[in-house]
Amino acid sequence: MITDEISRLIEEAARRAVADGVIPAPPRSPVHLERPRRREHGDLATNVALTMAGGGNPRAIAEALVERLPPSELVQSVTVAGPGFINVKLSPVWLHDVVRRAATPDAGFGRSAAGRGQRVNVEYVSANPTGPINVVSGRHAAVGDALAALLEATGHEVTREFYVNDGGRQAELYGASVEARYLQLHGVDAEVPEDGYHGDYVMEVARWVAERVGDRYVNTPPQERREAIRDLALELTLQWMRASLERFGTHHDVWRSERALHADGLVDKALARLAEAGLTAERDGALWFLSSRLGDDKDRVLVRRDGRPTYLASDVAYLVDKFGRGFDRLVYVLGADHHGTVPRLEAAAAALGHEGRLEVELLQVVTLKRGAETLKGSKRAGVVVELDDLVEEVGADAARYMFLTRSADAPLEFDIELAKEQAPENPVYYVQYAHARICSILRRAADDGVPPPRVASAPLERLTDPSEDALMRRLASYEEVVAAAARQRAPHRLTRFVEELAGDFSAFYRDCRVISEDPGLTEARLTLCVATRATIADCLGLLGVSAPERM
RNA sequence: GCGCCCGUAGCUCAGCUGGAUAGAGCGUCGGACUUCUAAUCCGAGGGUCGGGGGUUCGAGUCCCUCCGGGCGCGCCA
Repeated sequence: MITDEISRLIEEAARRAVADGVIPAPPRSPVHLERPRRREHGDLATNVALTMAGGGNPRAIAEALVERLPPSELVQSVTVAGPGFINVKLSPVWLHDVVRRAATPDAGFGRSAAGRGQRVNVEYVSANPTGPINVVSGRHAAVGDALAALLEATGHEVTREFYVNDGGRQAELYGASVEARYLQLHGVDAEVPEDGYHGDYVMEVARWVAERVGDRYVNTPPQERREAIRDLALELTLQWMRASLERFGTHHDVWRSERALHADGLVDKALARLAEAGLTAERDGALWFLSSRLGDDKDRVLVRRDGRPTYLASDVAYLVDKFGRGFDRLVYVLGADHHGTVPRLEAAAAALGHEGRLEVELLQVVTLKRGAETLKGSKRAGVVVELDDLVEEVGADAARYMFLTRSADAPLEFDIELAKEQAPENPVYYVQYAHARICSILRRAADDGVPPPRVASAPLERLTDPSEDALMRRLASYEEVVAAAARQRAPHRLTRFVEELAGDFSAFYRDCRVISEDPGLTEARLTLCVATRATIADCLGLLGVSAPERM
């Protein structure tokens, strides 16, 4: 990446300056570069001289560095500005090379190797299998997919994982709720538990169960009936969830069941590992995890007084499972309402000898607006907006894109009515339109018998219009944007980038006619079109949004 | 009460380890279709970055404090 190369040049200059006794010590490596807001400040700028100044004169240091900068064909000019910024203007040769790479399929444009050799598990959605996937999970799916894609784009080997909470109290309550509806269907007086599931879909599940098993369980012992119906209910619900996620474009590689963790003996193994580490204690008849010794604010129960393990016990077992599968890093995408559980998860990872290898990305709530009405997704309350409904109303592309426009820290306000109208305020259409428009130009060129551009040799030096320059420079920033978005776990950077790219393309389209009587200029502009199309498509691909060729 | 997150244009939000004159979209107002897609484009207006103090050559960004909002603080998940 260009920033890395310029950093190295400046570091070399600093080494020389140290050798010459001009500065006492080199700056922190790598030297940080940023893209100045203002065009006249060059392509890249660094404030190293200011950070190194101490009591000294930052401008003098900057000048000393610039004087010692090794020559490079990437750099056109370097200046010292303001209080001591070093501004770098990159050479056209470099810029044209970027455009050619962007226009070349399989050139790896936008890919980097920061994560090479790293195996990462990204767990996301992991909604309780007690009802249809709702809109909140939709945000998790969109963000999880994008994070996974970003990690892959930066060289990580990624496994996408879904944790099925089929072993806890909620699964039991759900089973009991379906059981009650099942009995009602057969004329038996039964009631859905007060704290059970009251949504209409529960009856639908019960009907499906009844179709499968008839009245076989009406007169069986309650224990047997409940377990059988619970298992069937979970089976159908998981099918629904899987189907909804697939429709949304989300595919998990691994669906791991909580009950399977127990069955595989991993819970016992986890408890043993914690005990070996001297981090468990019996107190009041329960078994505790002494997590407060590892940064949690209090200890936590692992096994209740009645002998049933807690949810945390499963969580620890799952950590044993995941680390046992060889992951270097575990990423959890969780709702912000789970932030209280983060310290205990981190404590558990540390207790298992994997301190610092677990990372939690917290997503703030989704607030749904349907017209004037504001509602929140809650499965238990029965007021739910299902992901399927949203996808049907606004489309998977628009829904995904909306979910990815905000940082994780920001609550997301999703106005269904507005999105449903497919009004132009939805930026996904803007971006997709730019892509379709480029495709249209390329089709037109082919129809007119214009030869396809020879990307490697097209005379890009002919691209001198300011909007051509701006578009090329935007393309050139893509690799840094992807790397930064991955590093910061911030997919919303991609939506911002691609909107800006689409905007730059529109300006180019406005100012420059692509297909003209000038074969060289036409070839250069077609190359720029190809590069832009490929980059929009690649970026949308990372976001899980389609790039249509016609609209 | 304690902990985490948030407070930036009328609205929804960006602002990368502190950098140079705080941005985008929408909305509002005014313009542009004999031209490769007008699902578009151009222009205008709009801000004490919640308040106050501090650190720094430099603060929307870091620290303290106050105000306002969200979430969490179970042998629930």
